[in-house]
Amino acid sequence: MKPKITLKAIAKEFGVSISTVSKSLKNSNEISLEMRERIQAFANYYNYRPNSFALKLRNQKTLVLGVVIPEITHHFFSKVISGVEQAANKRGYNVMVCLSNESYQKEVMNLAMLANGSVDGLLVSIANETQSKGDFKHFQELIDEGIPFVLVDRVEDKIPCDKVVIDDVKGGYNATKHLIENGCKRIAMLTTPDYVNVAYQRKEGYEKALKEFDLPMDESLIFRVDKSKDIQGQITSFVNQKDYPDAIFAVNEIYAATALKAIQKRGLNVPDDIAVIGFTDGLISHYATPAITTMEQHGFTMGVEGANLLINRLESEKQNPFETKVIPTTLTVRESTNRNKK
Amino acid sequence: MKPKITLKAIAKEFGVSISTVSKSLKNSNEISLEMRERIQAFANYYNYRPNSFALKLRNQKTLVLGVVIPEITHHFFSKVISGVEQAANKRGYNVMVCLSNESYQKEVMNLAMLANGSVDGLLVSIANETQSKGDFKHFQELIDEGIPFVLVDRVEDKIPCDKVVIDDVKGGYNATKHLIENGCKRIAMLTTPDYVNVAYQRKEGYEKALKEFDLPMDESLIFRVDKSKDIQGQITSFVNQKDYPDAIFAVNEIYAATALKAIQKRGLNVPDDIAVIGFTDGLISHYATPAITTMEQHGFTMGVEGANLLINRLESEKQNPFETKVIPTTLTVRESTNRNKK
DNA sequence: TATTAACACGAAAACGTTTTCGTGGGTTTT
DNA sequence: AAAACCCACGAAAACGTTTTCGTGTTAATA
Repeated sequence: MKPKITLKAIAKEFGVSISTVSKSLKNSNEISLEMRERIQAFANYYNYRPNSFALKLRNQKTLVLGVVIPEITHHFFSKVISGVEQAANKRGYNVMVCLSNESYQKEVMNLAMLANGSVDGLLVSIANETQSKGDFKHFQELIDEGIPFVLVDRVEDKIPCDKVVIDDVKGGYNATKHLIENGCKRIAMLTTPDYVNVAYQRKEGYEKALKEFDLPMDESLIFRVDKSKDIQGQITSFVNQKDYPDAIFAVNEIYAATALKAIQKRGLNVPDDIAVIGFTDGLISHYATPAITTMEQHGFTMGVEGANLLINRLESEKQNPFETKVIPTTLTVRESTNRNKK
Repeated sequence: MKPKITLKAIAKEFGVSISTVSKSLKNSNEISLEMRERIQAFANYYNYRPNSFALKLRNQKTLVLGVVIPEITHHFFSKVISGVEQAANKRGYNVMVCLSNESYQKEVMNLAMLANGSVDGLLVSIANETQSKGDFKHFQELIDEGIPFVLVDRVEDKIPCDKVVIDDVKGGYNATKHLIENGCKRIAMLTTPDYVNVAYQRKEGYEKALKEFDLPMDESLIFRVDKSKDIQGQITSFVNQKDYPDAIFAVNEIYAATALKAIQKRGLNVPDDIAVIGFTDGLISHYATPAITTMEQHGFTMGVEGANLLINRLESEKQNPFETKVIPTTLTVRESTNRNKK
């Protein structure tokens, strides 16, 4: 095992000073060509790499981006990371990932940890628990310490920073409109509690579409899933109600797929009895039978845009005003809404 | 914005030396109680946190684990990361994620990058391209530099290090056996080229089961998907062959789900005409219709075990012999193999 | 020949810690 | 009153870089 070699060691080897070695390796013409070549050859042979912490300490830059997301096993978030990683690499940065597991506590700890100089800036998607608590002082700390960050997808209006969001209102509107245009009249919505702001906004879009097409707004058709309880059970009993809807707009892929299964179990047909549409960036919808129509979220793009927003800020000397990038959702029509139109 | 405060700044404020401040903050009784309390209060007020790079430079430890995986958007790998992250956090480590995107080049660069002192050790799952090239000298570099690492799932026998694998032979055997016990006689295997060693081993298990139950081994029933071409097309034409098999054992979830769709499109019934079983740690199988029976891979557990193996080595002064942890697969029976037995 | 310029290199500071080893003044022991 | 000891703190080295600013030697110029 070759021990890690340092400038000091090389200097000793050649009987020169550390400065000379450093300059030689940077090919500075302050050093004679001969010496440069000898030192470079030696360094190369011993596979010299500057110690990254010494560099970071000196440069006061880490070239690392921190990412704090609720859960990596959600396909959407893994897409986001993937995008962040690609964009970051392209610009010479690396990525450090921390998971909050939707916990306020862990989010606070992660931010504090990463803010201690470990990263130059971070990308955060807020945990559910944090949103429901409405407590964002850990972000204020970041601001106080002057660490730039970008909120991605799960954002909060009150926090002044760059943001990347999808147009959830429009997405909800388009999803609902698509169902209406396929002949649905009693459209149910399968959602999460309102404090999750993306869900709230999708509902706004839903309501907007209903209004536009003169359909009544029926609160009993809105079902809010309680994540802490048996999700499948709740959705099943919602689907099994006597006076069932003719369409279900689910706020995520799991709810859509779960509803689909419940509908089939009841013996009803999708899409003819009940059409189903989901909101997602995942694969389940594609492989379900029938395949589920979705509003695509483009997590990868969000990651890319977020990373670029962050790096731009890091590398700009000016204090630019905060931006909010809106990534459009796109409709992918599959079998679950493909009714025989009359 | 509070500027970041350092020991030096505090020292200046109190007119004492840096040493005194450092010791006060560590509550060393070398310093008078009064001074300690004053300094601690001040540091606390200004939210002092030691610069992590100064610490890392001094301690020659980063408390960071590097993870290099082929793709984060595969549910299995995101589970692995999730496990690594949990175990690492529990023991005071953080996680840095890099993606190889199955590319040899990127894997080499990631390893080199992380090895430059950025991390204490790493967990790697080898890229497909690397496996097919059979070129592992970048791992030798890690060994030469004395950086501990653990191979997870996609391992290579020739590399001496700790490993976490599933028993793919046994998994393949059990999957096949399950099909046989459900009355299947002509069992096809949907796999990847043999250089992916997990696939190779699953095939070994498959063959072992066939032999044990006196079923003939028919090479024409083994279809190797070429990832670089149209996957769906290849699988569809395999399924559409005239003399179709009565079961398909797919080496991953996507192939299983794709086969399922192709079978249904052909108008055949799953499981009665063709039973389907997959190898996975994903959700697609659960939400497919019919739900697909799988051999579960337990990525989370693999991540946890990998991280612990690595940290144990990092924190042990002895040079322990390398370990290989084998994580058992478990069979989850769903509808796709649930035939009416005779 | 005296001045200047070019060359090739070294010393030292700086980044922010921790820790070992002083050291000066006061207090206790003989 | 001399010797020993404590207390409370400081100086400095060490981790590994980069970079600015010398400085001594040689070569070119006036």
